[in-house]
Amino acid sequence: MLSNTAYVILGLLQKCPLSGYDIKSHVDISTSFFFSASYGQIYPELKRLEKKGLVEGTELATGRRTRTEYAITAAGQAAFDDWLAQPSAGIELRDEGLLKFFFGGGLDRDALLDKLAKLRAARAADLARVHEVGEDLPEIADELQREVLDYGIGLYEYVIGWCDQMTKRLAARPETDFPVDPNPCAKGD
Amino acid sequence: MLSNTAYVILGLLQKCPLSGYDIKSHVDISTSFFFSASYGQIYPELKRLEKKGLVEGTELATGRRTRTEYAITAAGQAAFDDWLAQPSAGIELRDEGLLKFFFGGGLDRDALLDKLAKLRAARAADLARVHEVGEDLPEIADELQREVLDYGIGLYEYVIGWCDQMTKRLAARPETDFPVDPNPCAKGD
DNA sequence: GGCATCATGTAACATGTTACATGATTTT
DNA sequence: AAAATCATGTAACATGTTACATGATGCC
Repeated sequence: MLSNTAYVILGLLQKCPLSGYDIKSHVDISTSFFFSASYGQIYPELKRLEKKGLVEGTELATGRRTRTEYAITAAGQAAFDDWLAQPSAGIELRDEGLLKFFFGGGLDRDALLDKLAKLRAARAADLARVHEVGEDLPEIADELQREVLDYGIGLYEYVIGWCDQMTKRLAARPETDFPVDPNPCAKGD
Repeated sequence: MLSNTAYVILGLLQKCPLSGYDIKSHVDISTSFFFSASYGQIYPELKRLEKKGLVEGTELATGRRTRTEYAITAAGQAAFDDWLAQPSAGIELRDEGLLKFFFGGGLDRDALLDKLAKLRAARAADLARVHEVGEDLPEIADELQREVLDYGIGLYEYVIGWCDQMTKRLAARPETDFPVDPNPCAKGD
């Protein structure tokens, strides 16, 4: 019944109470490579969860500033445990860079090499970010979470390796030798 | 200005005119692992693109049934080429199975092993689908598209390998030996 | 004083899924 | 004759992003 965002929130609150702001920070650093969320989702979702009795907010005043910390309730924990036991949906991947490469048949070799270089650089930046998370923030990760982080590292390394391989293959061929399908609209034989 | 869905449509139409139904089939088999689209997006988007003069629809009558084939226009090709030259957005990944694993700290070893087995099976099914596309439909793929398919194959193989590794590691340990963070809410040291 | 960060939220917009409705044609 | 596939579409809903608004606190 709840959105995935709701379950991520509940999942994070299992460890300790957090504010909406905290949740966003945690999502950005620890789950961002396989799940992201924006303030526009988090704050309204916290209100909804509170209305349903799955979390409980406490207003804390630090001087004049208010900070609302949400804690998971027993009902919330039960809802989370139930979700955890359900089968998972498939993965969803959206990769605009790969899409452009996929449709890049009309580009010349140099343009393709340029695309590959940018793709590689973007993934290398992603990889660096995951590494940073793993090194600078050991406290956020329990053992499983660290394994998931390693999954992310391996994933990006694979993608970067693919980019390098493709670059080599493309660079090795003569500049204008590019295949154009002679009869793209033929149906079958 | 256009949505990614619009560009995917234009990209597919570069080769030859297609109906909305055809476009959905093509997306399902050739780009589904890094970009998907539903009828609910495709049909309205075709109408919008036609209104903008980027595609042109022709009604064909096969007996009593009508089929509208859309062809890309010069303006459409220009818009597509322009998009191709722009820098790409980052990748977006959503993986519910991984999310559950990430938050699975409270589960016992057997439950985790079960999650892993299901995760692996799902990815193996995905991999099989990509293989099928590559073998059964050689005509859809130009050279670059085949490379992208290989990227997908490698990606799923990596994920499956990770599942196997995790499974071995988990299976090797005594059943109840699981770390519970003694003081999860501590800030810093 | 100025900048970064902490902190909370909303409204408009964009995107995308699902279920439903309808019916023809082709294959088994 | 039944089942699969071809074919088109919409409406309701769910999800998610972006830009904006507001202001406190802590650090250099």
